[in-house]
Amino acid sequence: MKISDLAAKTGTTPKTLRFYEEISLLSPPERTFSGYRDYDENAIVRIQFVKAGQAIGLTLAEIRNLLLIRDEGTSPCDAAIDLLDQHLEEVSRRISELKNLKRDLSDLRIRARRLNSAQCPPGSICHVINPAH
Amino acid sequence: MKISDLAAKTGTTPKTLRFYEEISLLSPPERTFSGYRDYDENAIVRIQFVKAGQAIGLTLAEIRNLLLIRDEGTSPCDAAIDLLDQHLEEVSRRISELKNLKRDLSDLRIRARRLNSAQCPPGSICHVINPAH
DNA sequence: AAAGACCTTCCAGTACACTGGAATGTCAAG
DNA sequence: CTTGACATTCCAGTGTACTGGAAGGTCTTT
Repeated sequence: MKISDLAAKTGTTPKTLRFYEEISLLSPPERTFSGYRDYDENAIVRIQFVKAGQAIGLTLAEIRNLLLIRDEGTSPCDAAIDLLDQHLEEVSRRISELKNLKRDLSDLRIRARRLNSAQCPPGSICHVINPAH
Repeated sequence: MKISDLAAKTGTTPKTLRFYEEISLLSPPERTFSGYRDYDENAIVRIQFVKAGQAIGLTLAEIRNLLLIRDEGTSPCDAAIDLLDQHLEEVSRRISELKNLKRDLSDLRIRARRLNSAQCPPGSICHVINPAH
């Protein structure tokens, strides 16, 4: 299978596949006599795994670690569970940060309705955003 | 006021202040005879404004635009309100994305409890993350 | 044999907000 | 007069996941 066939089958691009190889997400495939990459079916599973990992917010580095464990012959499931827990915590924290931010933005937006922008003193630069002044 | 005095008064660093000047967030200050930057009180307000903007999730580019409007003599409040609205929408969207992600992560985590990692088939790389296989 | 669609490598850039470090100059205190 | 803490400029790197483009080689079809 040539690189653009693999790309088509997995919904990615040749550029991305070469990049994945460069960062050791994909092992270097066989080459044809003329030097073209020649992939087997394994590569498809591997890329689908990469995509599954990305879909749940894993970084390529984290995915690479899991693949490395698998390549060493062990199941990466325990490591994957740790990642799941880490990311759950991280995502929860991020959600509450964003909720706080949303509250702040809403408060400013509500205040802004009561302010007249023509009366904004230059010394505060913008009384909508810099309400302390 | 020398650069590290301003940095101390605003909770930032000389490096950052030079960087802000470079990207036109701060106008180039006076210089002493020996070439040192010499800031006035205005700079403090400006940096506080930058920090207020960052605190509500504005990018430095957005903040620069507001400062530019103020420097042209008009109040940037109307532009600020637009930004507030944009960011509110963006943050809301992001929160619901993250909630979906959190649900997916939780689902995988729950499934993982029922799976035996010793029984993970190499062909799926990791059945915790790649449940389709 | 020539066109066009592939393939290869390598270098560089994207966005974001800094941060580190080298080489050099200046200023106040002891 | 030397030490140490500042200051200056300039270049380069951080992390993330690609993407663009140049210069060249290969394969298939006409």
